[in-house]
Amino acid sequence: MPKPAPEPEVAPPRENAIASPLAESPAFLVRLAQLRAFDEFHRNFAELGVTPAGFSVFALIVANPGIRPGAIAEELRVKPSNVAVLVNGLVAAGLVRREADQAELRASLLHPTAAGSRAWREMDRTHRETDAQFAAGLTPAERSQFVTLLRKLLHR
Amino acid sequence: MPKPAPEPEVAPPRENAIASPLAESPAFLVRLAQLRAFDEFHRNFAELGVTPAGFSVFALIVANPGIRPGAIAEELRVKPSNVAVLVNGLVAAGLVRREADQAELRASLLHPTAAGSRAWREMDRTHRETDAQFAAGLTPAERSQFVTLLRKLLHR
DNA sequence: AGGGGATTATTATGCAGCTTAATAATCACT
DNA sequence: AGTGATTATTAAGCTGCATAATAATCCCCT
Repeated sequence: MPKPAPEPEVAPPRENAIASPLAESPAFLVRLAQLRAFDEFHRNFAELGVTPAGFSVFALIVANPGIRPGAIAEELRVKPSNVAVLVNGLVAAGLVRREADQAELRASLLHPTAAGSRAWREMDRTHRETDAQFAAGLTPAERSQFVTLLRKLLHR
Repeated sequence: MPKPAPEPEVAPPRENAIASPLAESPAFLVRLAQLRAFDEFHRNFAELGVTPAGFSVFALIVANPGIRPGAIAEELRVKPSNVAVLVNGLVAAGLVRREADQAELRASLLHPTAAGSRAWREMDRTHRETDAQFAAGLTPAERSQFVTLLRKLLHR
């Protein structure tokens, strides 16, 4: 029996392995990563009946009671019209209430309800778990580095 | 008058800045990054009439002439049914042709047409530009680090 | 005052991308 | 030959998102 075929040094597609021309593309890899993130999210939040977008809106309201829809839209890079329907969902679920702003009658101020604050604790815990699963392949140091790079990339 | 309220040590939002409870969440940041990636993509590829998904399928076909739809679906984490319609688009655009596999009559082998190979050069160039814009906030070293971390994270 | 244009929010409508289910053809195995 | 699994495509439906339309309020300027 001849000695086993030596593995090539670089880009070593096996017999019938396929070349991945996008494997070095940051944008493409980010897309793949996000698919996985949503997978993890749905697996963990299936019970809680919240979508990723709804969760992020809720998180902002809990962290900033009295925040206005426009601010949420800006922060999350979604359109104000979307925020409205997401808030509708949270209100229907009894997690959030709209309050009138006396000094700005156009605006509505968003607050978590008591039930919302209670539900948040569970969601926050679940979210931390989800993040941990998502970044499970990275050491803590790498994870922190990863976050730093993402933030730098995002801030223009 | 008592001494002024001390600013909290961490998460020091300015007067009316809003707290971003998700700013440390890898999954959330990845989502934001992907939104920006699609933005860049659409800005650059608007002329070429290709979607991100269509582009990634085309890239795989060019790099692996004769590849089968099922392999593409697996590689890109999309459903086979999606691959079929994306390939339909590429065929309609004259970039790709389907060929019968003699040894496996169920399968179809995908090849770029001559026009497809020509068009690819332009697309590849544009894609490199897009990636560069996307990662413009990072130094080359950081960018390479970023890609490494993404790949590690994705390979479980 | 009060009228015109800008701001804020919500609702309504439409569409692209994706999923699941249904259909068709072929293969592998007994 | 026949049955169940594989491969691909088509069809139908849903979700999330964007744009446009509507409504109410605010700002400012004459």
